[in-house]
Amino acid sequence: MAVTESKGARPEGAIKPRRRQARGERRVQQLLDAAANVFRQSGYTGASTNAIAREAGVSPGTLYQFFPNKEAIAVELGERLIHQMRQAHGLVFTEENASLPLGEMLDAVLDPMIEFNCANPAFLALINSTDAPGRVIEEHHALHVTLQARVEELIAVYRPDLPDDRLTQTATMAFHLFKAGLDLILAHEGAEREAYVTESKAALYGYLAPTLGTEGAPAP
Amino acid sequence: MAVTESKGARPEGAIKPRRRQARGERRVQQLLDAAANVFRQSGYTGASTNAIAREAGVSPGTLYQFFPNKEAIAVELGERLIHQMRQAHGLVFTEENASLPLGEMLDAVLDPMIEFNCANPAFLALINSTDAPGRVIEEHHALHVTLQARVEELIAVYRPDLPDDRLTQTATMAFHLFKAGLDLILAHEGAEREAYVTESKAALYGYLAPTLGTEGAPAP
Amino acid sequence: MAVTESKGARPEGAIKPRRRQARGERRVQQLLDAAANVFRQSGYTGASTNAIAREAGVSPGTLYQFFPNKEAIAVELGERLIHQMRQAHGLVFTEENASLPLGEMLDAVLDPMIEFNCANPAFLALINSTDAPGRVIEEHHALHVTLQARVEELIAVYRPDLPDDRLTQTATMAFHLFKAGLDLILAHEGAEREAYVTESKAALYGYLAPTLGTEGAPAP
Amino acid sequence: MAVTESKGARPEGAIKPRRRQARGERRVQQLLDAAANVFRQSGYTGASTNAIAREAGVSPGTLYQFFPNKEAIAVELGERLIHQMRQAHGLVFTEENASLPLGEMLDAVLDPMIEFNCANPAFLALINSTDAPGRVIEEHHALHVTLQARVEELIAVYRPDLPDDRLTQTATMAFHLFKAGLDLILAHEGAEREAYVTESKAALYGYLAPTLGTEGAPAP
DNA sequence: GATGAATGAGGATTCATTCAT
DNA sequence: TATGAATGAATCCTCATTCAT
Repeated sequence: MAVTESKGARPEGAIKPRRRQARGERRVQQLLDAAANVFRQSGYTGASTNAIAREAGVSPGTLYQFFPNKEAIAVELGERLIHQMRQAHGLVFTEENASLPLGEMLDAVLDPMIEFNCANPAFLALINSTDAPGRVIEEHHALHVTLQARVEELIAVYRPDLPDDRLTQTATMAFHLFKAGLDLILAHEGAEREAYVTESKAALYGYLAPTLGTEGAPAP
Repeated sequence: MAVTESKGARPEGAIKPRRRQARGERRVQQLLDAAANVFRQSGYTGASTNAIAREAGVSPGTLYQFFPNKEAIAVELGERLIHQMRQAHGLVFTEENASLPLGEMLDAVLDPMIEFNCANPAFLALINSTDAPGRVIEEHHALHVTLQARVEELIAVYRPDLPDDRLTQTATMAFHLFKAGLDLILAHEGAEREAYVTESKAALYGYLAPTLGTEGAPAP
Repeated sequence: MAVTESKGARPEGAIKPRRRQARGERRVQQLLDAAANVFRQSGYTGASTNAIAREAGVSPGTLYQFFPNKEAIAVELGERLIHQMRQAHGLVFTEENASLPLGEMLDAVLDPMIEFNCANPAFLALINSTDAPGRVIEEHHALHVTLQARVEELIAVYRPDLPDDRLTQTATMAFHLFKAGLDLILAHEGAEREAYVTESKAALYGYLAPTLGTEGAPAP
Repeated sequence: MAVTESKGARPEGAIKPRRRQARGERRVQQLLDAAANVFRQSGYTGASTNAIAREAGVSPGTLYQFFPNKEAIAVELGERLIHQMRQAHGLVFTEENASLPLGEMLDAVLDPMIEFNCANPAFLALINSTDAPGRVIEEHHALHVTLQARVEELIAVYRPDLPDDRLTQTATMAFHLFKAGLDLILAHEGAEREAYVTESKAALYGYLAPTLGTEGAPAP
C-alpha cells in the first residue's frame, strides 16, 4: 500500500481511488529503492528529497507526485520492509519449531531472519535510526512488540511457568541480542559474516539455555 | 575599613583566582552539556548549532567563540566522554579481575561501565550515532579497538590457546552484546533497569562460559 | 483541424522550441546582469548573493539553482564578458591594421575596445577588482596575457628588432595606460567622454611614437 | 590627528580632550600599521576588525578603545597617508620646477612621489579601493583635486593660454597615467621596477610634450 | 505524469561592535 | 587600558516543498 489509500474499501465513494497504475507502482518502487540507499548512507535527517529523486533518476517534482513529504517516504519504506519481514517470520514462528531442541529452533527461526536482513540492509538501518520520523519509530516499536510477542509465545511454550515480567524481559533481551549480532553480520562479508552468524546463535543459545533448557519443549 | 572596595585584593580567601579563563571554561562545559542533550534528542545531523546555543542559553556567536564549527563540538564532547570512560575502565581491567571466576569477573568489569553510562547517557548516543562527524567516528572506532583489546587480553588470560581470529570475534561479539544490554538498561529505570543489568550479565555469561569456562583463569 | 492542441507540433513557426531551457537561460542572464550591477557597486566581497537575487527579482534559492556559489557567478560573468571581448578584439588585431600609420592603427584598435567597454561597464569593474575570486583573477590574467600578446605582435611588426623584455614592458605599459584612460572614459559621459577618448589615444600615441615611429610598419 | 579630536581649539571647555598619551599614540600607530597590511591583503570589505586587532597583537576591545568603528580606521589611515603624501609633494611642486625643461621637471616631481608610494604601498591600495568607506573616497577625491590643482598650476605655467577645460582634462589624464604607471612600478621589483619607472616617465613625457613643449616654461 | 524552476525559511558561520571584569 | 567573552544581525547556502508548463 503506497501512502494515500489506507482503507481499501472506499466507504463514501467520493475519495478518489488514485488508482495505482503499473507505471506509478514502478515509480514508487524506484523511489523507495533510491530512498533505501540514501537513508542507509546519510540517515533520515541527512537524506535530502532532492538526493533521493536524483538517485531514482527523476525530478523532485515527480517524487512529490507519489509522496506528500519526506516522512511519508520513510514511513512507506518502513511499512513495506516490515510487511516483508512479517511474511518472512510468519513462516517461522510455527508450532513445530516450538517443540524443537533449542539449537535447532534457533536455526529455524534465525536463518530466515538473517537472510532477509542481508537482502534488505536498509531495514536494520531504518529500524535503528534514532532520527527517523515519528511514525517510522512507532512502527518500529510495533514491530518490536510483534516480534517480541512471538518470541514470548515461543518461550512460553518452553516455560509455561515463567512470570509475565520475566517473560517480557527475556524476550526483549533476546531480541536486542539478536539485533546486536545482526549488526555485526551485516558489517562483515563472506567467511567472517558466517562466523558472526555462528556467534550470534551461540550468544542466544547461551542466554536462553539456562531459562529454556536445551531440550525441546515438554509435551503439552 | 568598609567592605565596599570593588577592584582591589578580593577579601575572601582566593575564591575566584582568574576569571577570564574560568568563565570561558564554564561556558565550554555549559555548551557541551547542551550539545549532549541536543545530540541525544536530535542526532548529530538533526542538531542545529542555534539549538545548542539556545539550550545553553547563549547566542550563536558565543558558541563559535569556543568551537570553530559544529563538528568540533561533537569531537570535543566525544573526547571528554571517552577520556572519562577510559579512566573508568582503566580501574577495571586489572590483573586481579582476570583470575576471578567468570561471574565475579563480569561483575567487576561491567558494574563500573554501566554506572558510567547511566551517569553519561550522551556517551552511548554519540558512540552509536552513525551520522556523527568523521573524527568522532574515528575516536569511537579507537575506543572500540581499545576496549576490545582489553577484552581480548582478559579472554586470553582464560584461554591462552584460542587462535587470534576466534579471540577477536569473541571479544567483538561480547562488546556488541554488552552495548545491546546497555541500550536496554538506559531505556529503563528503577527495578526494570536492575533487571536488565542482571539479564545483560546473564547474556554475557551465557555467551562466554562455553569458551572461557566458569572458573577463574588457570594458574600461570 | 483546430489550433487548440497543446502538446504536439507547435503550430506557429518554431517560436519557442524548448521552454525549460529557455526560461532557465533567461534567468541566468538576468542574474548575471544583476550581478554585474551589484559587483560594480559593491565589489565582489561586498556583494551579497541575497542582494544579487533581490536585484534580479528572484529568491535566493533560485540563484543557487543556476550557480553553485557566489564565486561561480563572478566566474561565469567574467567568462561571458571575456568571451565577448575576445570576439570584439579578434576582429581588430588584424594583419592589415599592423601596417597602418600609428594614429590610424590606434583608432582601428581602440575604438572597438572602447565601444565594448562602454556597453559593458561591468567588464572593467570585474577585471580591476582585486577581491575577485581566484578563478576570475586567473582569467583576468589570461586575458591580460592574451591582449598583451596581441599588442606585442603588433609592436613587433613595427619594431622587429626590439629585444623581448623591452617588447613585453612596452606592451604591458601600453595596456595599463589604456586601462587608465578607459577608467576616465567610463567615468564621464557625452562630450567629456569623447574628450577623454581623444586624450587616451593621444597618450598612447605619445608613449608609443618614440618606439614605433609614426609611420606604418616597414614593408616586410 | 586620530579620530575624535578634530577642531583642536576645544571651544566649550567640556569636550574631554582625550589626551593622546604616548602609549596611546603607539597603539594607534600599531593598529594603523596592522590595518594597512590587512587592507592591502583583503581590501576594505574583506578586512575584519578582528583580523586587524590580531595582526596588531591586541584584543578586539582594545581596537575599539581607539577607533569608534571600522570605517574610522580606514579614514584615519587615509588621512595620515594623504597628509604625508601632501608633505612629500608639497616640497615638489615648486616654482623652480615649473621652469625646468619637461624631462627634468618630471624627474623632480615624480621621483619623490614614486619613492613615497614604494615606501607606503598601502596608500595606492586604499586610494584605488572602490569598496572603501565613503569618507575615504571623499578624501581620495579631495586628494585628486588637490594634486590635479597642482598639476594644473604647473601646466598653466607652461601653457598660460590653455582653456580651463582642456587644462583640467590634461591634468586629470596625466594623473591617471601616473597612477597606472605606479601600479606597475609597485607590482615589480629591482631592475624591472626601475624599467617601469622609466616607462612611466616616458609615457607622461610623451603625453605632455605635445601640449607643454619640451623646453622650460617661458619666462614670465 | 514529468519536469525543472521557484520559493523562503532555516542552518552554519562570521563579524562589527559592546560589555564586564 | 586591556582583555576576551557576548551579542545578534547578516552572510552564504540548503532543502523541503510548490508551481507552471
